Amino acid sequence: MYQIVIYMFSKACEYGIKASIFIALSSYKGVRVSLKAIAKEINSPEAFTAKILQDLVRHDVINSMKGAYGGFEIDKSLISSIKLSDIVNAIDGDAIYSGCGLGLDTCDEDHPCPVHHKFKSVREELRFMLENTNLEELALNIKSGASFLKV
Amino acid sequence: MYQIVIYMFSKACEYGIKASIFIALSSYKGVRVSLKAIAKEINSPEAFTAKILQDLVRHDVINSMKGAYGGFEIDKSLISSIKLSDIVNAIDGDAIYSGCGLGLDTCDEDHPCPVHHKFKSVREELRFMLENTNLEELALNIKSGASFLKV
DNA sequence: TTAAAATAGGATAAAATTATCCGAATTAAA
DNA sequence: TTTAATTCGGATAATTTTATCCTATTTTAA
Repeated sequence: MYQIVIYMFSKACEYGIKASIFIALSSYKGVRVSLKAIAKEINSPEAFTAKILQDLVRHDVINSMKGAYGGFEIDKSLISSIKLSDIVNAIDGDAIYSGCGLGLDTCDEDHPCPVHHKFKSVREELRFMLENTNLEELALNIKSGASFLKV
Repeated sequence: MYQIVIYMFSKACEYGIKASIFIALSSYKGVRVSLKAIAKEINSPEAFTAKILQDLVRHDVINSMKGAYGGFEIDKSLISSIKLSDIVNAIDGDAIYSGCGLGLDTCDEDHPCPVHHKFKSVREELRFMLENTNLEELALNIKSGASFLKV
């Protein structure tokens, strides 16, 4: 017995997405949030979350400010242009959509693995979703109570 | 930098699917295949593959025969009724479709995580695919040269 | 009956991912 | 200028997944 099969994201990505949403929400209100507040809100381990936030900062998805009254924020005007795929890319690199379902090095239309075509629509649906979902809508759904960051 | 994000399956599942296809192919020809032959064909580590095959045997997806001239096989008449989801279930357990995209314990229609609805179609497409793809078609595509088990 | 060929299964190791700790650097307020 | 609050970043630990090793057991053929 191993793990859950289709966990779309790594833990790192899960935390990164949730953190980004929370930072966006707070940025709308014009307040920076500390690592501590983020980890508490999204129920994630603080130090590990710090690493992920550093990744997001390096990739210009979010901004950070050191020192007292520091924390993380996102330029309000950019929130709607940050896509789920930007976050995922920043954390897990850009090999996102390239992987073969069965781990073959060479797997494409001309030399497909047994599930290549079967997975095609799933893969495309996923890609479309990641590239067409932005932080703003995710944040607004939290704000309106349509979705939740934690139990 | 962590791993590839959307790897649909664990390594264990990848090996399990590929092995099952190869065993099916061989079973059509009426010959049992040894662990060694399987691992060589699908380019997987032998001992690890053995563990996975044991799982598949325990879950009645494949049959094994100990001793000289032993090996693995699948009842010819059952090949078309073995679904991708059966293999995946045997190896990774039955928590397959339940997992929340963001790892929330509680995530459903009434209490959705931020990406719950976004993922809905992807998840459903995936489930449908796994439950409607059988070993026979995968094996036949290998046989006809329409797809490949290795590079 | 013996020998050789296989799978079964337990123990252990390696690698990757997730998580923690701690000191350095930075920043703002007092 | 000092202090407190923070992020940054390196080192390390824990956990999970993947991989290996070795012995026991089973089976067939000679």
